[in-house]
Amino acid sequence: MGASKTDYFTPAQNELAGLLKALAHPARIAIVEHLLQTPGCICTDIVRELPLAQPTISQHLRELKTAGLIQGEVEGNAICYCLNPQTATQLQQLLAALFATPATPTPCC
Amino acid sequence: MGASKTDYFTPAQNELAGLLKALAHPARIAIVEHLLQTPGCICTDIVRELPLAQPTISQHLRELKTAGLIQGEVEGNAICYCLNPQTATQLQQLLAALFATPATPTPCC
DNA sequence: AACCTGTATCGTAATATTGCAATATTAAAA
DNA sequence: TTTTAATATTGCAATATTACGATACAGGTT
Repeated sequence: MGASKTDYFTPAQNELAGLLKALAHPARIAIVEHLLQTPGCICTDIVRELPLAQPTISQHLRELKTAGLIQGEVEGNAICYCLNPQTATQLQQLLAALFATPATPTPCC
Repeated sequence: MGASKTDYFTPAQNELAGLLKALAHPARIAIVEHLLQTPGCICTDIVRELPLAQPTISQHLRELKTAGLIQGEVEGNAICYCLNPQTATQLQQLLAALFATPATPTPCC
């Protein structure tokens, strides 16, 4: 196969997995870093910074956008992308909740 | 292609991406949840709980183990898997550091 | 209008992931 | 020692991801 059986899991599990997957690529992490470090966060900047072709970066930006991690505003003929802090916070909270599950009464290791 | 160009990114970016990827699947999230909720955390339990075949779960367990998110101890002829809290904490810290990048002087959106 | 610049989309090749049946391995139990 | 239970490995099919060239599109500029 290759298709994950999303039907078999809870919406919460799929939601967290989706957010994690959206960031689970070094290029997308680099993009988010660049977005946060740069005042005017425009795609061409990133194309110059990263060793990837423009279509590839556009594709990564779309994945981040689809996941809700970033948002873009049209600014002339360029586009201003920025982090969506709400989604970033939500990801951190979901992850914290996952790991914060009550400690096992009889821990084995 | 299909191979991410890991050489082009920093070790820190690749490390975070690797940890995120290890968790970026609903089955692996479900496994971690089950591991934390169950005192005696053994693979067969998980095979019974999840709608996936045993080899598939074994494979997911290996990915989590390779990423350092879980660790396994042989317990008779069964294996006791548990979360590695250090790696879990590290993941949360790396993610917090990513999003905590100094706010842009001139935020655009 | 014609042109340039920035970005998105399409098509496609290379590679990775997911899932499972079959089989191997390991260790306890009978 | 044969059997049984638990886990791992192998091999393979289906699907997804990553990357990029070519191309389209949108908004300024001349």
